[in-house]
Amino acid sequence: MAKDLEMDLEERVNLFRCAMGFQGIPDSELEKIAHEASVGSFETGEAIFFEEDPCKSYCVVAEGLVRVSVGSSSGNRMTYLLAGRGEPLNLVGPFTGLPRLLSAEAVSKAKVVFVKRDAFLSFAFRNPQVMINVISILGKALDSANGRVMDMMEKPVEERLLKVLYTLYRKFGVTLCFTSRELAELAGTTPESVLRAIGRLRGLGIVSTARGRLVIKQSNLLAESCENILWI
Amino acid sequence: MAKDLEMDLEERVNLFRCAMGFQGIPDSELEKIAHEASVGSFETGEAIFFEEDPCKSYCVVAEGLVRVSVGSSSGNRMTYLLAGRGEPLNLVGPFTGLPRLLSAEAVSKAKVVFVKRDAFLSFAFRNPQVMINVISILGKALDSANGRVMDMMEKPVEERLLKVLYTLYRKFGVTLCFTSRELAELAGTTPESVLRAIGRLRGLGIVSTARGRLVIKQSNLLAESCENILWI
DNA sequence: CGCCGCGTTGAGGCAGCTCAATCTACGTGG
DNA sequence: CCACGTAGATTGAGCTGCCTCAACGCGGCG
Repeated sequence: MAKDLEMDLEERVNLFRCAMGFQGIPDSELEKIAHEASVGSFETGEAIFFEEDPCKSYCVVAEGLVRVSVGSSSGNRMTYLLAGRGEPLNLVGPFTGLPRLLSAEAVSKAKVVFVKRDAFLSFAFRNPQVMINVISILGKALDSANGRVMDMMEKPVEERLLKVLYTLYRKFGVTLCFTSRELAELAGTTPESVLRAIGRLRGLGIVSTARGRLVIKQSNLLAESCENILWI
Repeated sequence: MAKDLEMDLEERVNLFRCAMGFQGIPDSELEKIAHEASVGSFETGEAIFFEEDPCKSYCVVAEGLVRVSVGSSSGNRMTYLLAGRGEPLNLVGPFTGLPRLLSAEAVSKAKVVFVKRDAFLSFAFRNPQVMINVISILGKALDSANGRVMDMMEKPVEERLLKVLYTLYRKFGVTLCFTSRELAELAGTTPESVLRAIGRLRGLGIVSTARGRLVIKQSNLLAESCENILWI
């Protein structure tokens, strides 16, 4: 990570203003916390934190895209969150200080804003609405995770992939820059199975593909096959 | 549900004192919230709340056992939580008021204590430590749910069942009163597959079974095969 | 230019789901 | 007290989705 000195106070306040979980907090408080924040720059593929790291800071993405994932002992990974501007990387850690089974890495060149744990905690105690917001976000994440377990049980790979594609479409638009491995880590399957399913979708004219890129041609067909979307 | 008038204030305070998420709250505050609480009695199998119900109250189990589960459109169910005395049924709902995809029913004769949402909310704002505790619990639940997704991906049924049995053993002791269907809803599989796996474990002398009951004979063998337990 | 990672497709194998038959424990009502 | 119905336990047989391994082409990057 490189220290980034370019982002001034004004920009940091702007970031916090639109940050997920900071709705309803007065500007004066946002300025206080922006004062305490520092900024880091990360290259594509660079790690932001590892599993088992004790949590020392609250982190929000300011620029770029960051993948937060759960790893297993056998080397498998599952993508838990794709965080863009304004999205926090770790909502629980700052409150407990304990490590989680999560790791984060930059998917593209990214800037991340850090607030030290004790500064964040006293900010949260001054503004309890933040904690309500965090609880509400965790609730959605929990529902999404439970939904994924259900889907693993009863939905075939192709349906899970459709849900992933629809979710990504809602977040990023029609052009999705992900490899089959990345999609597999989102859908809970293998890259080969993803490729086969995408092959069928391509045959039906629903998507078109190029190396490392996928374009949604008929988003309405995706929407029909998904009752609910993921929280990614 | 039958109104239960037997539980006096003193008992309710005792319940809150040992309730999960209420650590570190002064007795004076516990008494205030105990004042606002009401109690309901439920028969085995009776529903406590349904999916899609908007959340109107915070609920803690006082007696018996309550199953909280996620349902799917195709009729499948997954058990999310088995709540005993002192365990809350819905941590997010009281804060958001929104329905979740969860339903709760009594597994055995049960008593549940309810605190109306606005009373609980003002209690939480007076005692922010409660919100910290809730966030910490949600973090564990989220890690457990993510772990379950990973397990569905890479662990065979038998290993998932071992983890379920070990978790239940840690919570309830060596004698477990669950049917194969209930175990299947915990392990994310079918009753038949559970029975086949249990048959193997019985052959190895690890468990013994009777109708609706299972006894752990060699808990040490269970422990060895599980690196982490579930949050149920 | 050579290497590496990705995309693509084929073949093979197996875990576990589904369906089905049977047996047993238990509760209920006559 | 017994007949009966229901729900769980048990086991077998069959099928299939998808994971695994493998081969090959291609594009990008050092």
